[in-house]
Amino acid sequence: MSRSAYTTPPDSEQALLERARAIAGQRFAELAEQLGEPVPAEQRHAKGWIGQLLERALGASAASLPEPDFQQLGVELKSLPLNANGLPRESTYVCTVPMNETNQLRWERSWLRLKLQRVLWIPIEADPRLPLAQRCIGNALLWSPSPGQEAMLRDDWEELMELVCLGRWEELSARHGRYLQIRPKAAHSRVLTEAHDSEGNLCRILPRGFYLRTDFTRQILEQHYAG
DNA sequence: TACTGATCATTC
DNA sequence: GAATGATCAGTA
Repeated sequence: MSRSAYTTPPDSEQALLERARAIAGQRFAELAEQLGEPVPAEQRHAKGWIGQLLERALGASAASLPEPDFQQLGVELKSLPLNANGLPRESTYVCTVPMNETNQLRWERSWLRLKLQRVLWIPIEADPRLPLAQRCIGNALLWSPSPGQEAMLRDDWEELMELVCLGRWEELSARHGRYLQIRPKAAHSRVLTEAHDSEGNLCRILPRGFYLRTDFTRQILEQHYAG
């Protein structure tokens, strides 16, 4: 069955899962052709290509907005690149680290928690030895954090946000956090955003983002495909 | 070889 | 410039 991109978002989780099931097992050459797009020769110059292709293929609505990808459903779409052993190959970007947001002080209202309330994970074959066009799309899984997973994320988030709120930028590195980490999130290392330092003075620092470590996303896969 | 810090494309 | 989508690549 061949078709083009959806122009309307799915109206239920069930409909979204059916769309995801329809592209599972396809290679990128096939999906890209259906959507009338060339497959980039080099992923180095097309880092977000897979995510954006999947958004179009499934009818996501909020590209490049600070909203869930499927606004009506409150579902976030995440591709999950897997190495040759079927394990996550990269950490997963979640959202930016708030620099001046006073409504971000509590876990319950945090962007991170909101983003991860409901996620459609799409595993992607990402063995670097395979050309991009030949890599396969996996079976999607719709996930919400278990109480245990939410507690793990909350512990890390609170530890990290303490450093953020105290303006201790020099101490903050990707080494903090068991499952969640903070890393640069910018076009390049000269990009600066406004923040406050540990003495409360305005300063300019590299923008940061929250990332899920592969240990965490591996657990999601194990939990789902165990049974 | 895994991990951290740096980087790339696109849209608004 | 800042948000989205991420992966690259040097080095520990």
